[in-house]
Amino acid sequence: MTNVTDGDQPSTDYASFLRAADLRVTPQRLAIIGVLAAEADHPSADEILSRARRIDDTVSLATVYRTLSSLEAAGIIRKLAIEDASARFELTPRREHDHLVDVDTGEVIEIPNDEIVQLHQEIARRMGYDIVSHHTILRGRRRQD
Amino acid sequence: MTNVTDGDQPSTDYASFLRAADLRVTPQRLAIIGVLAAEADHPSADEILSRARRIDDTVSLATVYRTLSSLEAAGIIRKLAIEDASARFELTPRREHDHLVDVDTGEVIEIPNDEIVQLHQEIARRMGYDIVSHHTILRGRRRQD
DNA sequence: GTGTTTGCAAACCCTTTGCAGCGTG
DNA sequence: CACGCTGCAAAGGGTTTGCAAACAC
Repeated sequence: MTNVTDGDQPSTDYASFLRAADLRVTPQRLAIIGVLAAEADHPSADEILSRARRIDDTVSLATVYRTLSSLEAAGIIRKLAIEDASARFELTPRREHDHLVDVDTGEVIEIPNDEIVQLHQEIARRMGYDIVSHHTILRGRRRQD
Repeated sequence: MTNVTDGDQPSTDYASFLRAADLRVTPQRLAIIGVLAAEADHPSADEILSRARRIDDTVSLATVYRTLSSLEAAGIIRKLAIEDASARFELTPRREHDHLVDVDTGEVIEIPNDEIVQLHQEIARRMGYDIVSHHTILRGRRRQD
C-alpha cells in the first residue's frame, strides 16, 4: 500500500458526501470526512477529533459524534463495535471486508472476506434467514516464526 | 451428560466452576452461575441481576459485574459484544458457535460454526496471525418463503 | 483469624443532548 | 434571513471502583 489515490479519489470533493446525506457543508464536517478519507485505518471518535482539529481547530467532540451519526444513517460511513473498546469508524468500503484486531497493538486490520460472506449467506439460508448485515471480528496475535 | 431434564444438566455443582477459577464459593456467585446455566439464552448483566435475585436477593449489580469479569478471565463464560447494545454473557460453550440476531425480535440464536471456524483459521494464517478469539455476528430476518 | 468478597454510592468512560449563538444556503 | 449547525457543559447509560462491614476457608 503506498499511496494516496487508492481507489480513485481525485480531488477531495468531500462536500458531495455531505450533500448526498442532505447535510449542510460546514468546515467541521469537511474536516471530519477528510480525516476518514485520509487514512484507511479505523479511528475512534476521539482520534477523529484530534486529527480533525489539525484541519479545523474549532471542531468539538459533540460535532464529531453528531456528524458520524448522520453519516452513518446515510450509509456513508460504517461504525464498528469492537469488544471492550469504543466504537471505530470507517468510510463505507466499496469492497466488503471484515476485521482482525491485533490484540497486542489494538490495530484494526481489514480482511478481504469474499469467502466469509459466501459462507454466511449459505448458513443463514440454511437457518431460514435472510442476512441484513453481518460482521466477523477476529482477534489475533502476529505469528512469530 | 447423564441426568435429568433438559439436555444438559449440571446437578448444581456450580461450586466447582468457582473453585476452578480460584474463587471463593459465595451464595451470590452461585446464584449468578445458576442463572447462566439455567437457560441457554444470552442475558445482559442487568437481566442476570434480576434473575439472580430470585435465587438470592442479596445479589448486587456490582457483584454481578465482578463475578462475570472473574469468570470470563477464567474462561468459564464468554462475553458477547452486540452492536449498539450492552454486553451479553453465556457459559463458554462446549461446542463452538457464533450468533445470529433476529433483527425483528432481538432474539440471539446460536449458529453451529465448524465451517466458519475453519475458514477463520485459514484466513488468519494467511495474514500471519494466530487467532486469539473470533466471533461472527449475523443480523438477519426470517425468510418468508 | 485473615484475606476475600460484598453492597452501596460515587466515579468513570463514552456518548448524547439542551441551549443560545453562529453560519450556510 | 431562516433554520441547520456549532461549542459548551451538563446529562445519560453501562460498567468499574473505594470503602468498611460481612464472610469463606
